[in-house]
Amino acid sequence: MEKNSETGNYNWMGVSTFFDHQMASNYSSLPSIFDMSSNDHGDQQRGSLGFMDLLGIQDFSPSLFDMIQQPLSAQSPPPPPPPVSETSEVTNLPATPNSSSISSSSNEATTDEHVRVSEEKEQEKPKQGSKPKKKTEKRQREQRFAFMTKSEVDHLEDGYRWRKYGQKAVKNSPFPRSYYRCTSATCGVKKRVERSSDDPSMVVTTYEGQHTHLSPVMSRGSSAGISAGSGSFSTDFAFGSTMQNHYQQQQQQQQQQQPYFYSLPPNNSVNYSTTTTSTSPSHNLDHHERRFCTSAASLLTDHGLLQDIVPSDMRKDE
DNA sequence: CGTATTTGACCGGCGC
DNA sequence: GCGCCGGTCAAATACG
Repeated sequence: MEKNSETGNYNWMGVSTFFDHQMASNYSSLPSIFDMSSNDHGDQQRGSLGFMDLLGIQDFSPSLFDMIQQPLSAQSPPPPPPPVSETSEVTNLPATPNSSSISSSSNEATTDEHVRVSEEKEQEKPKQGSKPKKKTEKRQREQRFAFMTKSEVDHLEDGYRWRKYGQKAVKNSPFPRSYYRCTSATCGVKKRVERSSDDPSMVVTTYEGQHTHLSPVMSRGSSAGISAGSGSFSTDFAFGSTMQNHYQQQQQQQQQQQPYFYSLPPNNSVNYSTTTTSTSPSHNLDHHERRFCTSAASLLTDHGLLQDIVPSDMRKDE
C-alpha cells in the first residue's frame, strides 16, 4: 500500500458544480457522459464524470485512499492518527458529507457529488504481475489523481472506455475496490473505484497515469462539449481537453501554475451555495462538488479562477 | 464471435 | 522469514 508519508502536504481546492438533468439532456450528443441513471447492464449503473477524463490525469496523487484512511495526517506533519473515520472528509468539506445535503440526492437519477482530489507525484511502478521487471528499481507509480464523488453509481462515466481487470475486497471496508484499465491499447491509464466505508454514498476514484489519446467522446463530439459553455459538464469537457495539453506542457517545462482547474462558463454551473444548501430536499438539481488536492504549491498561491469560484473557507490549505 | 466482466490465483511490498 | 494485503493476471463466463 502506498504511503502518504512522502506526500506531505496536500492542498485542497474545492470546486463544486451542479448538474441538472435538463442541461444534461442538452448534451445528448455526449450520451455516456451524462448517462448517470441509465443502467448499463441491468444492474450496473453508470455515473458521469465529465471532467475527469479529460483531466488527462496527469500528475497527481497520493491516493485518496490515504487521505480517507488517514485523513488529516497528510496535511498535518505530525500525523496523529485519529481514530477517526471520516472526519477528514468532513473536515475538508465545506459541508459535511453527511449533513450535507447532498447526501440526500434528491433525485435518484441524479447524483450529488462531493469530490476530493488528491494530487501526488508518484514514482512509476513497474507493472507487477507475474513477470518481475527491474526489481532493483524502486517501484514507481504513475501519477495519480484521486477524488471523491457522491454518487449512487460506482463507475462514473468519464468519457473514456475502461475495462475492468480486477476487484478486491478492501480491508476495513465492506465495499470492494474495482480496478479498471483504459481500453486503448497504447494507453496505460488505470483507475480504481471504491466506495468509502465511512460514507457509502461517496465513491472514491483514483486515476493513475495519463491518457495518450483523446477520449472517445471528445473525438466524437468535442465541439459540442467545448463550445457549449453553459453547463458544468461542458466545462468539464473543456477543462479536460485543455488540461491534457496543459499538463503536457507542464511536464515539459515544469512550471506553471495557473490552476487551470475549471474554466467556468459565464453563467454559473458552478454554484457553491448549492453545496451547502443542497440539504434542502426539494432541490431539483444534482450537485457535484469536486475537491482537488494538489501538492503543487504553486497552484495554491495563485488561485486564479478558483479564487472566484471557491469559497475561502474551502481553501483550507491556505 | 468479439468484447467485457468475474473471480481465484499469483506476485511483490511491507510490517512484525 | 512469515503473513497480510494491495494489485494484477488470466481463464472462465456472460453478454450483445
